[in-house]
Amino acid sequence: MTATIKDVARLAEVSIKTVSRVINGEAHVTEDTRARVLAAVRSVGYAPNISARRLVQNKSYMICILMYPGFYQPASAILNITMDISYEENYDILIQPYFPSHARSREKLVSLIYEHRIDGFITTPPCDAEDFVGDLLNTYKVPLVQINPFNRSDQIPFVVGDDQGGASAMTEHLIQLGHRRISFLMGPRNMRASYDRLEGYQASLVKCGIPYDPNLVIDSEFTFDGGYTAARILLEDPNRMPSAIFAGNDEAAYGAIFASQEMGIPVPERLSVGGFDNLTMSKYIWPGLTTIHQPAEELVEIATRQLIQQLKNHSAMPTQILVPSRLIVRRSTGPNLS
Amino acid sequence: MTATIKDVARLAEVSIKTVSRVINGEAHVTEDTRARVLAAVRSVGYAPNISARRLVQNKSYMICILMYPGFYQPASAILNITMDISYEENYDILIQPYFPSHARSREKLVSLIYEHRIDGFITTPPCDAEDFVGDLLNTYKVPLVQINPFNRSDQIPFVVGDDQGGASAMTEHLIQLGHRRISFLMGPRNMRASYDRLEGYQASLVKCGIPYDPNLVIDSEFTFDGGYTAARILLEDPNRMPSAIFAGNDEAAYGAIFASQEMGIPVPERLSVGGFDNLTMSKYIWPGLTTIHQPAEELVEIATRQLIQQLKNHSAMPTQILVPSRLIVRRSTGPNLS
DNA sequence: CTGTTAGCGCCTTCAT
DNA sequence: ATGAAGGCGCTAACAG
Repeated sequence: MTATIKDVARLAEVSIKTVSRVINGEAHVTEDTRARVLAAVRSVGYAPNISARRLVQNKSYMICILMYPGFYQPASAILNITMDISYEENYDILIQPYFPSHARSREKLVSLIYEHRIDGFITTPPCDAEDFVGDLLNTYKVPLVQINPFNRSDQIPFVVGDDQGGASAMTEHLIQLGHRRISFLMGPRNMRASYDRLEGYQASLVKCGIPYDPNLVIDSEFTFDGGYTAARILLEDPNRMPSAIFAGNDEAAYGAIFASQEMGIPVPERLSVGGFDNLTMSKYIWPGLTTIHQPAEELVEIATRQLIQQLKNHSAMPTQILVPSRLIVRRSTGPNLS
Repeated sequence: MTATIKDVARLAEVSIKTVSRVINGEAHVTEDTRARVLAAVRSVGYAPNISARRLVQNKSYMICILMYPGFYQPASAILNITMDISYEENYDILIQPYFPSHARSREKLVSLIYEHRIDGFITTPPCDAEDFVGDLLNTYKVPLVQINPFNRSDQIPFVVGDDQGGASAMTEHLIQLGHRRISFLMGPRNMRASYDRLEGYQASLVKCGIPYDPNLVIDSEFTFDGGYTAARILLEDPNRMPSAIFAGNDEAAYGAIFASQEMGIPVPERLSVGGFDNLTMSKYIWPGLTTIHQPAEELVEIATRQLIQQLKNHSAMPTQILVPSRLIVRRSTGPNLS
């Protein structure tokens, strides 16, 4: 059997309360007894039983990140960050897949909340797109931090990337390379990033005096298949043929590049392709994807630390944080030679 | 305040034990009282407090998968599987990044065990390569299921893919395409797959009567950079120039393809490249990677269900499961035209 | 078939 | 500065 607080108390010849005080770093313990207790702790290999602590404090010391598994997520980078945080803060971090409107996802979420398994949540798009999550957490007064939420609220802390600024930077990069017929692949309607990136694209066109051509904007998804299909549609139609494609995100860009290669259209010689997100693969895929660095790990890290702060300090005000993005130029974009 | 078992008992006019029985699906309750209890449960929105259950049963209902974050893991597919299992079995699944020999990783693992946070573990390579994990779990009698362990043991249940068979299949595929100078990129020394795949490669050469040329086998890593560097070394040296590269895994294959493209050597016209693992990206990367399907999700699923079985039924014998692999032909391999 | 009692390991409150 | 008693919500063991 593993040692309990009683064993330590007996060995150190103090009461269990004193041991508790030492373990939790409370005041009112002489250096002498503290040392004796710590020695006893080491000697029996004591560690507090988390379940007992959880029960008596009515906390789980566990937080949950809801993540949509449909994307080719930078999950391993996120895991790295969460490991560090969970180590430092002594919270366990559960990464929970969540599909909006999916019955099983909802039931799982409900059970996590009902059974007091989770102290606080972080949502990532598009998990916040349905009101279900927010309403549920609000009803049960479970703290929430949103990453790139669809709707921003004063009441809920959030961490967001600069989608509009990033999209502008990409569009201007392409314009500077001499491109005029720049296609934009619109993302899904349940993610704010889709709209913000479109706005950044449009704003840059206006700024540079290039007329907006709705034929060049095409509805797509933030997936390989979405980008592939959209690119084929554009590239097969002589009337729509662009000299550059700004895909809504990196995954769609991979699809666009694949389609282009498949059709014998070399990238970047005859078609420039830009992405958004700077996923790990983007520097590995030939010829290297020009993209906007929008570090998911960083957003997750900030949100997680923010949430833990809030859990520790109930009075914390909702914080709203904007993380800047930046252009990463690789070889998938080049001068317009047409 | 949320409802407790007492509230339900009061409302249903039974004892708390009866409520407990109903909740846990035990026998010896009349249909009548069961219905009354269930009605009360619904009426007050009761769900058992997990922490209390954990404390009294001295179980955490949580299992942990140790995963090395250095690879470009198919993490999202794994998350999908674990969601389903955790939903069905009512276990939470914690995916914990783990670097062998890394102090922080070890401390985190120790604290998970000491504090009774985890009922059982699953290891993935190369987390099992150091004895630390196995020894620790053995000392504390924490159940373990290994995925592709470095050393297989009768005492420890494991789930493994068919590395040798897969490597043979790939090698024979290349030989059938007319390749004779087939280079093999060896994986890291702390993973058994590296050796097994090498053996499969060698066995097929022997079988087809092709002499083994040590110059064509090169030490590498299971990473993009490893494959990139190895490919450059091979392709820059006229004496070593192969007509096909069998990379140790898909990530290394991505690197080899990138290097080849960079040097103006078209794939598959002048160089065939084969991988191993069939990661999601492998069908998205141009020209589509020929590889061995070795479904990580499936291994994880089997191992996880196995572990939960073991936790539920202490007498379960260690199980040893071999999952077959199969060749996936895409466009990165083609006939030897040299 | 149902209920009573005890206790899991810890923290909180209130004494001392 | 330290300790004693009580209870968090639940289940196990035993009665009835």
